Amino acid sequence: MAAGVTIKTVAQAVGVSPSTVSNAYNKPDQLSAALRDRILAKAQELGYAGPDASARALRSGKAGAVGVLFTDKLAYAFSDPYAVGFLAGLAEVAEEFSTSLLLTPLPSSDIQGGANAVQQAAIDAAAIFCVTAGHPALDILKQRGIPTVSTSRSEYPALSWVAIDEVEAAAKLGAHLARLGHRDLVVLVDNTEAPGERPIELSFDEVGCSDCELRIQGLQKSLPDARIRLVSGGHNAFDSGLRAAELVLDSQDRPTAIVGLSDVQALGAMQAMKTRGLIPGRDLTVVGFDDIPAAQPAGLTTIRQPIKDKGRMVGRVLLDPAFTKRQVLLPTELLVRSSSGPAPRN
Amino acid sequence: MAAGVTIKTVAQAVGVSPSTVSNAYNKPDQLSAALRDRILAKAQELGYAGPDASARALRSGKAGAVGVLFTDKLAYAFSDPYAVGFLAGLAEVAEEFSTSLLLTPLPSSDIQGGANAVQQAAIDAAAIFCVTAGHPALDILKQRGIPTVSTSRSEYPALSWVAIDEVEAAAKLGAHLARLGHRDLVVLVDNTEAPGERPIELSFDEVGCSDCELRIQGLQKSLPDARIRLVSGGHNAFDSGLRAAELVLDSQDRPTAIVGLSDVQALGAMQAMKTRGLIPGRDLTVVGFDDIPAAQPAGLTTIRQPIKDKGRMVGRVLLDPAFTKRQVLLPTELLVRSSSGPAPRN
DNA sequence: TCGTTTTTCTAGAACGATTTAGAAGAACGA
DNA sequence: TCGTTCTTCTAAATCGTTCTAGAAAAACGA
Repeated sequence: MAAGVTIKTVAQAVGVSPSTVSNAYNKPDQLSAALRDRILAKAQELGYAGPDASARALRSGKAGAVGVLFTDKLAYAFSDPYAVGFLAGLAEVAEEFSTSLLLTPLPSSDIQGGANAVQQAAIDAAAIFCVTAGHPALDILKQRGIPTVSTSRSEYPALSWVAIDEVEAAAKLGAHLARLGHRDLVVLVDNTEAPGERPIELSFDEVGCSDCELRIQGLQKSLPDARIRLVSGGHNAFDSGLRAAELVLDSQDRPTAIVGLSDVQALGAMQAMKTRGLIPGRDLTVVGFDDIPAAQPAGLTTIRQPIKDKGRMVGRVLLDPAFTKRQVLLPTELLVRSSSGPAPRN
Repeated sequence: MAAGVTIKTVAQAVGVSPSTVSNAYNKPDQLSAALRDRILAKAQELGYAGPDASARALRSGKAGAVGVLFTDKLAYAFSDPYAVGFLAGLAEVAEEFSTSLLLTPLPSSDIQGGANAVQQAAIDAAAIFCVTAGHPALDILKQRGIPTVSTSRSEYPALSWVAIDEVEAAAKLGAHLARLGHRDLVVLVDNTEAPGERPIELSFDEVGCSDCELRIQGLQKSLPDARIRLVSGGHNAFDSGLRAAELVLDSQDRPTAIVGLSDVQALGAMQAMKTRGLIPGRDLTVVGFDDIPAAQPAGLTTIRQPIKDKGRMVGRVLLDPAFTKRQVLLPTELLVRSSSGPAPRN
């Protein structure tokens, strides 16, 4: 708690120059071991807690942190195991570089506030996790000259990104459904705009997130003659999927397949079927996207994308000392499980 | 991308002093609107991105971030909806104070590394989420004079904390089981030490986390004549609970009730029962702890603690300008659902 | 022994802002 | 008209480091 103890105080107490104390902490081979021990002992005695983080950051130009920019409230961001997996991968690499992660939520209700947060953030680099294109925070990062990597290819084509081919991936899923004879789908879309107490049906141009748009395009491409409806139960979460599926299942006009644009939503849909005594893959087909850990035990057919690797790769690209623009496309894979089956003949 | 543009550059270009430029950003009412506009326009023109975060932090003594210290890898930390809920609450308050969250994992394998990370972190305050007592990072925080709040009462009794009465809460759960006639329990414990490919049985003094110890004490207190065994499937996660429960269910010596020390583990146990055709509450009782969102739809009997409020309260205590030691005890509540039922008579 | 290299340490200038105290001029009340 | 109060702006100090260049002393090679 000894306040006001700086590198200078210690230097004076030991009788050396501030630079030497600094070296004692940062470049141990620049001074004799004996002196170093003496300095460290004195520092301990005076209650000096080591070089101040902000001062060091200012002088050395390294903040020792990378920012992670999220759309909307943190709560929703983390409710998806996909986000957690990504973050885990990123954190792994960050740890290697002894760098921390600065979470910076960009509330959609307060654009200016989000921009300010980014402005004030002491970071060396930034990962854009799920930010709508054109957010002013992006301009600020650019102005500040902060290396930035997005997890989405479409939103910021000019930026560095680590992403998947959303259209191709969704097309694989669509082709699978096509082979099974499905021609009538409902797609569960997450929709930040509608707080979504009640699920709503969307038109194509009401879909907010451009990755979602791409996935829908992929489905359309591989199912050109199908009827595709879009329904949203709100934020990307289990409950939204549940609610949206309830609406669909209880309507007069059931599709033969439900496509969750994320696994959590698809799992919610499976839950809705379960409580209605419907068996996924037999009575109705449900498929998802991402292959989160819970997908396999649930028997959910889905598109696997290497989530953790995505995080790791973003970390590598960001923390690579020789940062340059890089664009990495990761592979995806269709995983067929029990939740998808042939469309009923009628 | 215009590098090297500082407040000074802008000041010179406009023909005012650096202080005025600073005021243009921070204290708009300290200068005429006309001049302010002129400064901001020139800044834009020169590609000045606004006051540098590190410099501002140094001079003003405010980093604009609170640290969140986690034991172990981030991945495990986030795999529990309990952690996510806490973080969401904390983030909500942080947002109010336009403060970011700096995630600082403290790898158990690299104590020194964790300590360094805390040393280097530019933070105004710190929340200790789940850190074993005596970690050197704590001493560093103390030395740096950084306000610190723990989410556990037991680990750092001298610190500020926002917590629940673990013993009392667990005793409520135990009393419920006692009323139902259970006298033979298995407790699922998370155990960071054992990487836990295979579940293992633990003795009481092998339990690492002191909150777990308290919960076990609470159970013992309310079930003085019961047999209580401890089993761990590894880290605190669904899969660990699943694996540990599999071991228990497939053994010759089944208990009448399984207590998950967290809901995720209890849900894993329910999954293990399901695949064996056993019905929770009828064939075997399963109870949990925390009341995460998934507990209710699963019908899991559990102890509710106000997770999000915990996060919010920690945030309030930390970001309150007049920080003093404060110790807040939050209420808990027993929620009886379908997963608990009477012990079979034999 | 003498020049050269290596080791060990230091002085002083950044880093990029904010803050305090105060100056110059405009507006005000009587 | 004169003293007083605002308003608007500035000079200079300061925050706590790290870095560059170089000095002094020690070790080295021949």
